[in-house]
Amino acid sequence: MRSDFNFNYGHLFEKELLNEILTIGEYKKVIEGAELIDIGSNIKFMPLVISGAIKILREDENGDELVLYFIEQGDTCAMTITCCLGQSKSKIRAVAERDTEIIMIPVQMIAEWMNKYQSWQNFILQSYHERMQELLEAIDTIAFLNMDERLLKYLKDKAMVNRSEVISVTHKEIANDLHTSRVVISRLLKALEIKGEISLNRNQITVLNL
Amino acid sequence: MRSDFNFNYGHLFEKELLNEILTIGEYKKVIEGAELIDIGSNIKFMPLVISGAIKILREDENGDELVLYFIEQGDTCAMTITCCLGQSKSKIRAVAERDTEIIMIPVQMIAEWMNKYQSWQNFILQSYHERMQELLEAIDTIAFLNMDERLLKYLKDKAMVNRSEVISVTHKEIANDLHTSRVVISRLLKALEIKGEISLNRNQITVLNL
DNA sequence: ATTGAACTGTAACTTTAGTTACAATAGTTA
DNA sequence: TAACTATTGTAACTAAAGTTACAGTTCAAT
Repeated sequence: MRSDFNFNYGHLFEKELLNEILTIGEYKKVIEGAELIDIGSNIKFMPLVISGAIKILREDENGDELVLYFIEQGDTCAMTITCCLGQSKSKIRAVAERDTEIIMIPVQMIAEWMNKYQSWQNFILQSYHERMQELLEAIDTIAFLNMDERLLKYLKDKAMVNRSEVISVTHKEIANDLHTSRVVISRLLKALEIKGEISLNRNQITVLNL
Repeated sequence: MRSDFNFNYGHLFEKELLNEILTIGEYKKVIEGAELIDIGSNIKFMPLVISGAIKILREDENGDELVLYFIEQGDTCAMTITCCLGQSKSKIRAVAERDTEIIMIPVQMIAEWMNKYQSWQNFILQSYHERMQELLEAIDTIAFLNMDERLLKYLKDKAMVNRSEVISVTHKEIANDLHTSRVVISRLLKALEIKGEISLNRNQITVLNL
């Protein structure tokens, strides 16, 4: 894990900071499908992803969900800071997209290291930038694309973060992620198959034109 | 203007920083409807709003638009930093919602003051938080609400930032802001009028239940 | 006063998405 | 093996939103 960590973050941070992270940060292994952070409760850690991928979802008061984006190794979830600073209304969920290794940084370290390490300050700001970009892209997707286009984009994104053109997922799960109904997804998937974009099997979709 | 500035930012920043801002920052008056920042080009300033309000829109490659949120005095647009760091695809537009006074901070100062003034660092981080929240709220709105609900929310938001329950706007303008067609807006406005939520006049809408 | 442009209202229709209902199939468990 | 559950396919219908077309109204400019 130490080598994976250095591979992803070694070039970003100075030695002393790397050591602090490894000393203070808590290493954690999360299995696929596990809820990484229950953001309704009070978050006390910010995760640094060292391997795997995490799916970030928006959830409204009625329990309706919507996938916002995926994060991968080398990323962190700047939203954990944002979203968990005492707001109630609607929230974010983070679910391990596949088996994932992370280092949990206590939130109080975020501010402390900002003043101590220039590289950390850059990293946090950079994270904000990237997350903001992701959110804007999510807005583009839901505002400007039809459901069939959103579906194909979702499948391609999912194939990317899972490093495989074969995706293990049910129509129901996709419907939840895109905040629509299973019947709609089945219909559009069939259309995509006919168009030659994907091939369908039980619990499995293959993306043909990645 | 100095007193307005102190009113909005005086409690946030220490004296030396306030002086730096007033010395280095460039005061600017923007009239209603003016494009504040043409974010396609290279942004070199971050605006601090000292009076008025600014409408922030997303614009995709086809020129389709969508209002994201409004910012008011005491706010800044953290997105100017994010969105203008050399990306092309789709972009942000900022339009003065009404006559507005701002102070333009050169972007290189942002990083410099981050290291020099703790209060500035807090302010920038806080701005990111708030903008992120606004983006999430925008996502909630377009993902989870129907057009009639979005319309009513838009009208109420607009009434708020303009400090008046009477809004001067045409159906066409609303349609552009919500990325739909004029006919749809006229139809839904009429329905809202019948429901007693608003009253309609040429170029003017009054929100009855603010 | 007349012209013309912008704005609004509304009907009729199409498209996209959401809903209900049910059948067929695959896989799992008693 | 039988029963059961999860998954998928599809038809038929409804609802929401987008489109086209056109008429009436307001307002400003000539």
